[in-house]
Amino acid sequence: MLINTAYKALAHPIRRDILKRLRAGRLHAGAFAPLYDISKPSLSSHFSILKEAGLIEPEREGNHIYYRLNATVADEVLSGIMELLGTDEAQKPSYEISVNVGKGTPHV
Amino acid sequence: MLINTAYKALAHPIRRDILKRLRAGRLHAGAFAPLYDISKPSLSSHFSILKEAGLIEPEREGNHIYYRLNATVADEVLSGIMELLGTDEAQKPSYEISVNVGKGTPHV
DNA sequence: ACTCTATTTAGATTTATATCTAATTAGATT
DNA sequence: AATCTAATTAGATATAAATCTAAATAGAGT
Repeated sequence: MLINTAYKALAHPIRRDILKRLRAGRLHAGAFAPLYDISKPSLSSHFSILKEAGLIEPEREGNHIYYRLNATVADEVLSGIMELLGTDEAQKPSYEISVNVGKGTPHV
Repeated sequence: MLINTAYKALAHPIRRDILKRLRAGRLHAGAFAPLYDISKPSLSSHFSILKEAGLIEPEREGNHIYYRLNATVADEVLSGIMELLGTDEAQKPSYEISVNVGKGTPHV
């Protein structure tokens, strides 16, 4: 039931925000504390849920614990969701107008 | 907070299965009943949650209620998730090969 | 070894989800 | 208009999720 765990992990706005921020690079747990209006144990619980889903991974360094996004798992989940929701439209690039060509994080 | 509603709607395996089946075309509510081991009111509640998220829409016909996938909303949710989880890899559909030109819901 | 900081774990509580049975609504059929 | 079928709404209950404060762990610095 790992896949279900991942979907459930996405069901909370704080956890989604954490993932979003981690896309830019790893951050230590404490760095998130000032961002949300919840206690540290609650935040820790969110990390734990994301960890369990395999979406993030901890790296201890001194007495900080850094979290990084697990891109492999993130991609797997994304693929699953595309399979779920993707219409044919969405699966292929649109062709109308024509901007936004190119690589590199086109639209964050 | 509609977007959060959509994520929460995806957090249950039965609701994901419903969406998946509706991708192939509309189905009436009763058609789902034999598929899952829950009561009809429970199933109805799942429809209701998907409806509230805007992911499906009912169409009454006789005394059947057909549900169809709302492709527009599904695409929006999908885009949001791509923004959230997509690595650069996953996010652009191969600029090498072709394009991804286009406007159309660039990425909410 | 003591202490400080960062983070998690324990345990309790509140709030939200999922589920059920029973009752209701809406339309179709007789 | 009585009744049948399809689906929902009401109301109750069980399970799970989110949150808090307090206590514990892990490593660093003194």
